Amino acid sequence: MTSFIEPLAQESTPSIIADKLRKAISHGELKPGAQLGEAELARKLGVSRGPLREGMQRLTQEGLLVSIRNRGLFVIDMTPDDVRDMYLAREAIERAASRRIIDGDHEAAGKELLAIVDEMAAAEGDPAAVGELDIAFHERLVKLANSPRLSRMHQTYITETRMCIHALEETYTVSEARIGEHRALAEAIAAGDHLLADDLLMAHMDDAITRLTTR
Amino acid sequence: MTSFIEPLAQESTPSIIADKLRKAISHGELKPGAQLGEAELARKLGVSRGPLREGMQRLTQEGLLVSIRNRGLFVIDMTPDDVRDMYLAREAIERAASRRIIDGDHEAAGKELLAIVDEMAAAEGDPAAVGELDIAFHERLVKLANSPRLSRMHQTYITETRMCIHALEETYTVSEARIGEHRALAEAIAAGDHLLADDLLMAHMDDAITRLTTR
DNA sequence: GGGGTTAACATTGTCGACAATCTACCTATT
DNA sequence: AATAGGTAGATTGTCGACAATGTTAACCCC
Repeated sequence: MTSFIEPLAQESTPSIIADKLRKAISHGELKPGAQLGEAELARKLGVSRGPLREGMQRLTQEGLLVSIRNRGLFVIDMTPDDVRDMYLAREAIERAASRRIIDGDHEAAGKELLAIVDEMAAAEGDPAAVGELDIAFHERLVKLANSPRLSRMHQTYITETRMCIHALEETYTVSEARIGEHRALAEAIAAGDHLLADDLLMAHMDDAITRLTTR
Repeated sequence: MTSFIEPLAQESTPSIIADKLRKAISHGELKPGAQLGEAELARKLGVSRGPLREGMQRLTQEGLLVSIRNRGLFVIDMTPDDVRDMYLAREAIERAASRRIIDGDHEAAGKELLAIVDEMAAAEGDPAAVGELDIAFHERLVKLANSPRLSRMHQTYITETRMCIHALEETYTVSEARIGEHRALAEAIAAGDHLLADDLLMAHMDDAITRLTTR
C-alpha cells in the first residue's frame, strides 16, 4: 500500500489547458490545419488569453501546433512524410522501452501486455474498441519502461497517432493480423527476447505506416 | 544550390526566449535547482512577463524546468537517475537516427562524422574543445537523419547533457578512448553496418553514464 | 479588365496592474 | 521554551486594454 501522505503536486493552469487541447486534437475536435482562435478558445475554456497562450506554447514545443507569426497557431497537417517521421519517433521510443522492460521484470510486463491483447481479441468486432486497445497497448508498453522522458515524448506521438486514426476513421478496418502482431510482441517481451521484440516492433510500425499512407 | 525563394519563417518571441533560456541553462548561467524569477528575467531580456512566461512553458514541457504552483519555475536538478534516463532517451533517438542514416546515404554521412572525429583528435589537448566536438558529433548524427521529430527531441537532451558536463567541469577529463569510440561509430555508419553501429552506440552511452554518475 | 492603392476589420503580440498565494518573521500565549 | 497565530513582504497567477500586424475588400487608375 502506498502512503497517503505525499507531496501534493497541483498542476498549473497552462498544463491543464495543454492537456485539454491535446485531447481535443486527438479526438478530432480540433481538426488538422484548423486555426486556434485565442479569443474564442479562451471563452470556451473559461480562462483569459494569458494562460491559454502559455498552454498553447507547450503544444507548439511538442510540434502539435505550428506558429505563424502574427497569424496565429494552427493544428499541424500530417503529410505522409509526417506520418513516417512520427512512426520513426515512436519506433525509437518503443524500442527503447521494450529493451528496458526486458532488462527488468519482463515476465510481469509481458503478462500485463497480454491482458490487453486478450481484450483486443474479445473486442474483435468493434473497430473503435480495438483501435483504443491498440493505443492502450503501446501506452502501457512505454509506461512499463518507467522512464519519465520516454513517457513524456510518447504522449506527443500518441496524440498524433490518434489524430491520424481519427482523420481516416471511415477507412479504418481491423485486420486479425494486427491483433496477432501485438500478441507476438507481448510474448517476445515476456520471453525476454531482445532481438525478436525489436524486429516485431519495427515490422509493426512499418505495417502501420503503409496502412496510414496508402489507400 | 538551394533556392533563395522560400517561405520565410519568422520565429515568435516565445521561441526566441526559449532558445535563450536553453542556452543559459546549458552554459551554466542558470544553475540546476535555481529559481527563474520572472520580474528579473523579464527585465534582463527586455520583454514583459507575458512572452517570458510563454517561453518558459516551452522549457517546462521539455522537462528542463519544473513548475511548482504559486512558487515559480526552477531549473531541474539532475539526479543520477535523471542522468540514466536522459541517456536512455538519447540512446533511443540516436539509434533511430543511425539506422535511418544507414538506410540512406551512409557513406556521405560517415564522411561528415569522421571529419568531426578528426577535429577531435587534433584538439586532444583541450578538454573543453573535445567536449564541444563530442556534442557536435552527436548533433550532426541526428541532423543527418533528417527527421524533424528526432531533432526536436534531441535538442532537449543535448541541453541536459551540456548542463551535466558543465556541472562537473572540474572533473571532466579527456580519455583517448572516447575519441576512438566516436571514430569506430562513424566508421560503422560509413560501412553501413546496422548491428555494429547499434552496439557501439549503446556501449558509448553506457560509458557516458558511468563517467557522469560515478566519481 | 488587370494591377495597384487604401482603408477598415479582425487577430495576434505586448504590456501594466490587480488579485491570490506562499514564505518568513514576529508576537503572544501556555 | 515551544508552539500557535498573525502580519508583512515578495512572488506568481490572471486579467483587461492597447499597440502592432496581417488580411480582405472596395475603389481607383491605367
